[in-house]
Amino acid sequence: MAVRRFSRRRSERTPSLKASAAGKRKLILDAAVKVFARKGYYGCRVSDIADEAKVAYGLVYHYFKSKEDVLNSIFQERWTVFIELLRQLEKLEAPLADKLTRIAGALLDAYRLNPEMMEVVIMEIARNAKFFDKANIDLFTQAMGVIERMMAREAAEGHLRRSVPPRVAAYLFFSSIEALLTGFVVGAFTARSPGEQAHLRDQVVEVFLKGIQA
Amino acid sequence: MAVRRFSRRRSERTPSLKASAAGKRKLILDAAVKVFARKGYYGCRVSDIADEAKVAYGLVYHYFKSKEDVLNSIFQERWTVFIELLRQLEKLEAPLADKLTRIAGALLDAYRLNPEMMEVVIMEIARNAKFFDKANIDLFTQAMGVIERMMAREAAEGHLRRSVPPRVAAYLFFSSIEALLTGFVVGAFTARSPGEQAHLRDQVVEVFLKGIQA
Amino acid sequence: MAVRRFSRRRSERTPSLKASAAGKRKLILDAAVKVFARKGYYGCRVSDIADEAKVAYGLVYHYFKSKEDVLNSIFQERWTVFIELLRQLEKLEAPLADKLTRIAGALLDAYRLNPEMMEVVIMEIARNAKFFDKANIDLFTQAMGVIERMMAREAAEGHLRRSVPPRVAAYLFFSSIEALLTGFVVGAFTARSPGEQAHLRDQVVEVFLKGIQA
Amino acid sequence: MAVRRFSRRRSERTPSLKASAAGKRKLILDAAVKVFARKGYYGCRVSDIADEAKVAYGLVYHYFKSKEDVLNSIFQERWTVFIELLRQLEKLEAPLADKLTRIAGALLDAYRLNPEMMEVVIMEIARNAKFFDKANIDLFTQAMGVIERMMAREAAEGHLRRSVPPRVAAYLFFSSIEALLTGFVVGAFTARSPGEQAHLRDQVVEVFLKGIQA
DNA sequence: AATGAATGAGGGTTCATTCAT
DNA sequence: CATGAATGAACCCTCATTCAT
Repeated sequence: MAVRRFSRRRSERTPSLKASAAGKRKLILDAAVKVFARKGYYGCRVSDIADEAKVAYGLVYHYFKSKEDVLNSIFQERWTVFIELLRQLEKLEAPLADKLTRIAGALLDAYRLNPEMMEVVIMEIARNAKFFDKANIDLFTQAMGVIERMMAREAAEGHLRRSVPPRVAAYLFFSSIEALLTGFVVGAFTARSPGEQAHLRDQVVEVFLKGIQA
Repeated sequence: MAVRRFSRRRSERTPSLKASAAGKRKLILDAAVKVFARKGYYGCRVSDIADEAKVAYGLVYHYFKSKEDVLNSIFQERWTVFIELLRQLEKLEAPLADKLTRIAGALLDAYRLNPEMMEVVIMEIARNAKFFDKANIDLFTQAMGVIERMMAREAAEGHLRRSVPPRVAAYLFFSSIEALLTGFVVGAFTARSPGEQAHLRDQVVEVFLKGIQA
Repeated sequence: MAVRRFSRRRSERTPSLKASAAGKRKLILDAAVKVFARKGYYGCRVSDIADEAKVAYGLVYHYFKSKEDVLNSIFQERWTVFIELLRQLEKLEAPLADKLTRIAGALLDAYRLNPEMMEVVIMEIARNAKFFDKANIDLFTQAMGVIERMMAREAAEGHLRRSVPPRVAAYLFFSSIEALLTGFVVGAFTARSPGEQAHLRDQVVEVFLKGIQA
Repeated sequence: MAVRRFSRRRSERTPSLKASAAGKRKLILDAAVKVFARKGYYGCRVSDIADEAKVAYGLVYHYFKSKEDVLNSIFQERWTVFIELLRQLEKLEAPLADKLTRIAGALLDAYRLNPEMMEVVIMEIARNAKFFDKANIDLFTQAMGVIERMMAREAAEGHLRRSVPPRVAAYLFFSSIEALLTGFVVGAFTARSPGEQAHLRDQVVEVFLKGIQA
């Protein structure tokens, strides 16, 4: 119904269910994610994004300042969501194990649902950081900061080995999950079913926790 | 033929007094490392490399087929050295802890001596794997394979928790070290003195081992 | 038909209370004058004009066929007015000195009231003549023609030196005034008060007349 | 002979007498003059310049920073030459009439030899001044300054009417010549033979001098 | 009449690579 | 070996214009 209201005033150019109006922006972002994942940021042309989104070339520049702005927008919107999740988990009264399991689960779920997105958003930022907008590094640092506070709290309760600073713990945890994603990407291991994936998730969290616990 | 051409690269083309032949090639590679690290592979021009090496940019094309060939040469030479190290450690009769400590130590030393090199060589490969020469991925996979065999051997001796497959363990270990490097790069932590660095190295190895041990 | 369409531009399309119809058109033209003067014809975008006029840029295309049409409209409306003035002066029974003084005065007055307009309308035409609509050159030529006839009449009465053809005289006179405007634009001289301006005007006319008189 | 020395080392791509090495820069500038005059600065593409010069597209960017830089280079090199001429005339012990005749003659000669050049260099600067590099306005102002000093000297000797400030006189003189050029360009008058041209030159100088003399 | 989203050709610029010397 | 002039394809971005509402 909603669709009809939007799409039927006059004839549609293509009868596909294209999002109208403001939806175009999202259409472009989604297309960009696919294209960046497929060919890399530098390996694709802006026209690839437009083609994938089935919009005119120029429209990309209607919504974004530049190709880089498209990438930054993806980064920032995704990381903002992720940081929001972290902040909610931080508030929770629950064992660290549960929180970390949920963080890992969220990232792996996201990967299962949209692997390209995660390749672009997780695997590029930590490393290309230096070459991108400072805002991106800030978001990464913020996220690590929240995880660090979770670790610090656990440490304060005496559950962490004293030799492991919370910040190091945070980086190690995040990199563990990255390791899984890297493994998926290079085909070192797979997890087709949600069950397998949950298993892998639990392994990683367990290894990490055993590693840092007092 | 191909082999011959390859071996020429390493030996001198002319046994003249000058170190210029092989010397210039190394000059260019070293310059490339710096420039790639500073501006990224895509962010720099071939002439930037030549400028840094203080040679004419036409010369880059005497020693390398293309800009990408420069990058691949760096990757391959470094990873070949690293894999050689891994293979020697693999043969050693020593506790896993020692071996891993030496691996981590070697990588962190290399980072201290030439941070740009490691940023380029370690941090680019996992991520950009997909877009690079298959040969690079092979090297990465080989290296992981050696570490995996170390883990498998330890598992065979019953020292590893059964829930952690050797391959996952290998990736987790490598990613731990990467986490440190990432931390250095984004400035989350520093280790100016060799002492601090050794400390960090031991923490990471300890956390990892505690995490995976039975 | 064409005539009708043209005349509509001047009269109101709808005789409603609003001055919006014709008003908006003038709004856009005035804005265009400012913007052309500020950034040049090629240096501005249609949206700059619309922004200056505070209308949506689609509206520019209601009133004008194209960006060039906006420029041509300005040219033509202004030059038509100027030619009209020249024709009225031509009919007058008065000494050439008076006529030229009034021409120069009119142009300098116009400059004082709307310098941007004159920069666009006077200073662009001679130069860019070649690249513009032929209609614009025709107007320029017409205007020069009227002045030339004034000169010819004076010559016929024996007041002009014989060595100076009326057409050359016309061009020299017009260029004298242009010289003043150029001087204003580059800041070589100023004439803030109407008095100073009238003085400058008289100097120029005097120099010109002394130059051509028999 | 000189040609042979340069052009015959290996086979030429085209057997035309193309200037080699540093001559390419001049080749491009000369082509740019033609193209700018023919289609206007904004009306031509950089590739038009390259085509006209019969060089590869990219070579333009080997010698010039940008399209605008090409234009500025033309302006500056020509105006520098013109200013040099003015400075030499300034030093001369000769009646003003002679000096002005030589200035006008030089400009008209230049126009006859290379009309496109003069259209670009003389007719664009005075007006587009505002939109171009400040350096261009400076050159224009410098040139006017030299002429102004010539006028001032004449005034000091009591030969100029007191009502005409030297600076105004300088602008009027320059604009007189511009008027001739404009007339040529719009086809209002022609001067095919050097004789006709000299005649026109003398008329203009005479009119100007009679106009300003005491 | 008025809006501004959508279109897409056009063109400036970059830069990897080749080549003549 | 070494140089850097020369080449030209590739690609980002701009912006005049159209169109649906």
